[in-house]
Amino acid sequence: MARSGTVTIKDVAREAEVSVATVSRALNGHDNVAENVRQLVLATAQRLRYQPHAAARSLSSRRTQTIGVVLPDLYGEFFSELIRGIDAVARARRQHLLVSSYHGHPEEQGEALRAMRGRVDGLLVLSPYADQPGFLTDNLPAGLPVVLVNTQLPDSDYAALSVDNYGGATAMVEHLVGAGHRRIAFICGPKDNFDARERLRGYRDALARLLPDTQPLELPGDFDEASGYEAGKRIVASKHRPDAVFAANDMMALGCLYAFNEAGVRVPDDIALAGFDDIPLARFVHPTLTTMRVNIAELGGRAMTRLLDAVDANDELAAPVQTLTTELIVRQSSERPRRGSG
Amino acid sequence: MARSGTVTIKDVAREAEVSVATVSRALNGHDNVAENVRQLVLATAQRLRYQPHAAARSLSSRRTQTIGVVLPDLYGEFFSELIRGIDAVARARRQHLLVSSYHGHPEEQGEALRAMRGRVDGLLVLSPYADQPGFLTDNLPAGLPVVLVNTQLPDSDYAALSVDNYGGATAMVEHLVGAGHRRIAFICGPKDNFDARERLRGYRDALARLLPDTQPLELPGDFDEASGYEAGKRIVASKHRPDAVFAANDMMALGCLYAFNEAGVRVPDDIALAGFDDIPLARFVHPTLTTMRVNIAELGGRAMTRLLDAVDANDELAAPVQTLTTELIVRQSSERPRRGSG
DNA sequence: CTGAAAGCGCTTACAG
DNA sequence: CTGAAAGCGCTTACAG
Repeated sequence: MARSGTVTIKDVAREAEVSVATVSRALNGHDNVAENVRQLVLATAQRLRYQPHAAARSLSSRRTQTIGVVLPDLYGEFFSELIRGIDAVARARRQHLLVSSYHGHPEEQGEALRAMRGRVDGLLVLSPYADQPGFLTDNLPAGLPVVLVNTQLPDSDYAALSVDNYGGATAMVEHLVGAGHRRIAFICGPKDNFDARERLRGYRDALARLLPDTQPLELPGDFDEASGYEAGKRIVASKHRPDAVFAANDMMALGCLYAFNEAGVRVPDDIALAGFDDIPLARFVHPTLTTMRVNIAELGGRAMTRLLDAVDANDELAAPVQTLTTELIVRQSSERPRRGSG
Repeated sequence: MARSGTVTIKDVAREAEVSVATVSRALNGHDNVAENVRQLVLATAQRLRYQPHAAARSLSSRRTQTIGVVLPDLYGEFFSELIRGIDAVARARRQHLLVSSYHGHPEEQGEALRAMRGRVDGLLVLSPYADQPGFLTDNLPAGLPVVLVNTQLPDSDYAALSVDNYGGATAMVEHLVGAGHRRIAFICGPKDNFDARERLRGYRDALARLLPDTQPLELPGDFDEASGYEAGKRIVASKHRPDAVFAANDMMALGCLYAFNEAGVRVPDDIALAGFDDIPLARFVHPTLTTMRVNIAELGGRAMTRLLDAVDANDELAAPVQTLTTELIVRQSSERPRRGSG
């Protein structure tokens, strides 16, 4: 009757001459099974190579042992690190990971979220782009614990864990000002990206506070290397050149660096340069890049831990937004310039 | 009766005043439903925000719309790229992705494979380290289509897709010899890693063929940067220094480069250097690194496509091992040296 | 075109 | 400590 090769709990029960209920109890470690019976069941299961069918188990137990991760993309350092942190915790707590990328398409994101019903016990959601109000509420399966990662939601009732982009950006400006720079340009990230907006806000606030006589000097960018390169070319060509450039992320800082190299503008001698993220490349370029380290793996790990704790406790997740601090990494690109003057 | 917030197919049936069978048919696009009934069901489902329960659906339909990916790790460029290629195909074909890393622990790998029963429709498996004979057969859920990715199995009956490491390594040696190098050292990868062994084999064979009078010059390594650095220091200290170094992967080539830089050995003027993989860093270091590009995303995408085709066709996967060719990328680190002699 | 019913493979009160 | 039975939420022959 059973399809060849597929052995079910019934087969084990028949072989061990007990009921399926007893097999289930024995295999799940319940204590209301006689020890000799348990041994027999375990041995039989092993002999038949029985493996419980996950869908069946999920359906009746209402647990999937799986966490869903819905994110914009799987490409690149950031997501790789994030997944790594999530994975470490998942393994330690014996959870599976269902990943789903939506590549910036809100419809796909909504679909991905809805499709999680019956697949996962909880959800980690990244939505770095501005969301329609009610988007999550509309699409999240009811009753599924969620932790938002690096995702800003107005008036949200969701638990969230985010990088302290604002604090990191102000700290970077403080560092540059401390190194003697007075004209600090900023290369922005995408306008609809929350991380980018927070970093810009930090730049502006710190600048207004530390150098109240200076005008902010902002160049457009989109987090990609190419946009940093463009910004770099514009800076090189500008008449009143800044003495420091703070890029909203490392990739743009690198693009900017190429533009400087091309133009023979020396870093840090002619101009200081700083990024944000501390991608591995930052230590390898010449000069090495000053940046603000974001421990992405820790971000993922902490979010996962918080989510699993809620799942295990069958608890409501408290709403507060927790924050992950960043760390200033000073490298060659912002070394105090050997100036003629000042 | 139903837990608050969770709406099932029964609720939709009741609201639409049809049977659950009809709701199921309408929602799944079967054609044996009157058009007006279908409309009513669809509207009702939407109004109630009904979302099918994946586990229940899987249990009765025997389809999960999910592919499992079991790999040694989720860390780093290789897996990031691989997953990216897999994900692109998964999205296009509306499949979910269940990822599982086993971090080199065979027991965990076996567990991960077994736990896939009832969770996935097919499996992509990476096992770059030498496996016990029968390991996969022992642990793979019966009847689940599998494609092995970059995994060598003796006498395997599984479909597989692998990088042509051997061909890539011979091509690299040909390039170095063509550039005039006569004493070419090789930094090995881990002894139990199949990619590494194939690259070593390619190095040896090409050397024997092109420079039959030369002895191979092999240094130990483990694919990590640090081991490349150690090898580089040994090369610098050696009395009869090679004129080219071929590292079994880029990370070791970079480590080697640091050792050379430290010692004041210039690349490519004093010694040529080449790696394997074409990681992003290879374009960014100075000098830029000659390497053998492996299109990892394509590897993942092709494996996924092959697997899904088999799942869709309900087909047995044919066993042949397919191969992905590599591409020689010549950069500064192997430019023809400006020698005094020769 | 539609519904009642069986069944997917488990878990878990309920009785004993 | 154990088993019979209900139930998880679907899909799908089977009848009509």
